[in-house]
Amino acid sequence: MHNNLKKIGSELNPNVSVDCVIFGFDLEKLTVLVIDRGEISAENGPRLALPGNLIYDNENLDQAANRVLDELTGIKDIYLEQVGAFGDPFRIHKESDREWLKSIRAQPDARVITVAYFSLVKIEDYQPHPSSFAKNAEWTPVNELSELAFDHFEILQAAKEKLKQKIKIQPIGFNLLPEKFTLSQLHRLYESILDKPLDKRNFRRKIQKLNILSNLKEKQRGVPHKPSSLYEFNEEKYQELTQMGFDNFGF
Amino acid sequence: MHNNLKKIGSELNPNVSVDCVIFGFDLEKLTVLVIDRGEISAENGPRLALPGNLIYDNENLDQAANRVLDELTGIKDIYLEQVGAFGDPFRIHKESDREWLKSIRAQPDARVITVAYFSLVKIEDYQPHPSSFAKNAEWTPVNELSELAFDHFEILQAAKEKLKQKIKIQPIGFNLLPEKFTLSQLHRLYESILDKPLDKRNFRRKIQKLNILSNLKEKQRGVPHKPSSLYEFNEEKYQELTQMGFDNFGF
DNA sequence: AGTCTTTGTGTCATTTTTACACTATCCAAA
DNA sequence: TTTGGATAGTGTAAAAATGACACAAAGACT
Repeated sequence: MHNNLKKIGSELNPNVSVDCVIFGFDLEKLTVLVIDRGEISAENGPRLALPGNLIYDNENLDQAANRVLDELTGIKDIYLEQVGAFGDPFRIHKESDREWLKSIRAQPDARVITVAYFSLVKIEDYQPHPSSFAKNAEWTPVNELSELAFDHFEILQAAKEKLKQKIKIQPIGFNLLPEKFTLSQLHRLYESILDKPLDKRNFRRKIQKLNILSNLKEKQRGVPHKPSSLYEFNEEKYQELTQMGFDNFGF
Repeated sequence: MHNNLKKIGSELNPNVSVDCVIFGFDLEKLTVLVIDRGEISAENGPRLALPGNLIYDNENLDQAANRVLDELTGIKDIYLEQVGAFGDPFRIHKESDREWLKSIRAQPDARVITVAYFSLVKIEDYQPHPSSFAKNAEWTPVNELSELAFDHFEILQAAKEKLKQKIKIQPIGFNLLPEKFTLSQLHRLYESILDKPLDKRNFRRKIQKLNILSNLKEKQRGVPHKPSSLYEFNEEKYQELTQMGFDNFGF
């Protein structure tokens, strides 16, 4: 039997961690916050990794994900959704990962299950500072990543897919845009997430018919071309829609 | 620090378990395999629970789910898909649950994370026998369940939702039907999963247009009404479809 | 005044969806 | 052998959604 059993308390649980795929949108493409583990941990294996940490025994999984997010970016109350659990028995076992593991207080030999979340952040709400707690975090375009440490690349793929499916069903994309945005920005966002071109006029028609945007009587300023009018997401109108059983945006 | 750390081995991991929502279809409604924990464990809290168990440190999550399924039903190579991870810190803590927990070798005070899976089983492939290993397992119509032990009811809801979304994207329903089935059976299956009525003629037209069914030149026998012709799912034709980027059944 | 860049808009042909009702076939019971 | 009961199987027309496609308008900059 197990005499090494942990009691419930506020200690870190050495067997379960949370990793976050934090998506942003730079108005051109979808980006992810990745952290640079530095040279020490990267003698073999990629330097870049998703932010994550072990969970405490007195918090639930959602709380743990929120905490990781808060610790890294200082933002609270962010759109967050679970992607799933990952964990092959021997995945964290390379000698070269030991230093890194110590830094997040994990035990190199432990068998760790990771619960992955994705979150949607307005990129303006977090600009990494060299002097901040997470001095080595950086927004990186999703499509420029081809590898990540541990199984984080696999997690990223799963998160992208989940986001893609989810946005067909709920208008969560607004979490990635400023409060006031243009239809073109929304258009580019959907193209980035769905990873395919969408006809401009058909996209605008479809979105407008849903009637979940408020057209602010306000225009872009300072752009070197015809200014676009600005819109706002209208939560109330969206609630009306869902209460009528609507759950398909038809993308 | 943690001196109670487990080394990787073939021991049970006291912190992570797997629960399975095993769906079946009795040709009328969607059912789930639930087990009766008996009176001992049910002094307070529902007797019925989902099958599950702790994972071993030398198996991955999918393997653990397959093992739980095999241990309960003896069936292997079944459709299986992860629903997600669940786990509030203090959820397993009632005195009355202790006996039950011991029976699956969990530690009553441990903080357990559960990874939930759902699986699809041809109901004919598993008929619970009173004498079998899982003598208290039973197919129960999904809609007749209003509570389950622990957080299993929440897990069941999540699994139903996941199944509902998934079947709009992939024709996984065939895993719930006999090899040879009628269009009416398929129709009732979709209505059960989507939990809404579907027009008969429109359903048949939609399915037939997909061209992923083979019409066997064979009819039902022994039914007290006009016999239906039998169909088979055609994997090859479905593969052709997906390779053309098809991923929306339009339900 | 002219150029550059992005916005914003309409139509038409095709496809998809929805709503809807009656005949055909088999079994069983009279 | 006739009849009743039950489910299978089928078509159409109207409405809605989709997909393809091109050009004028607005402002910034030179």
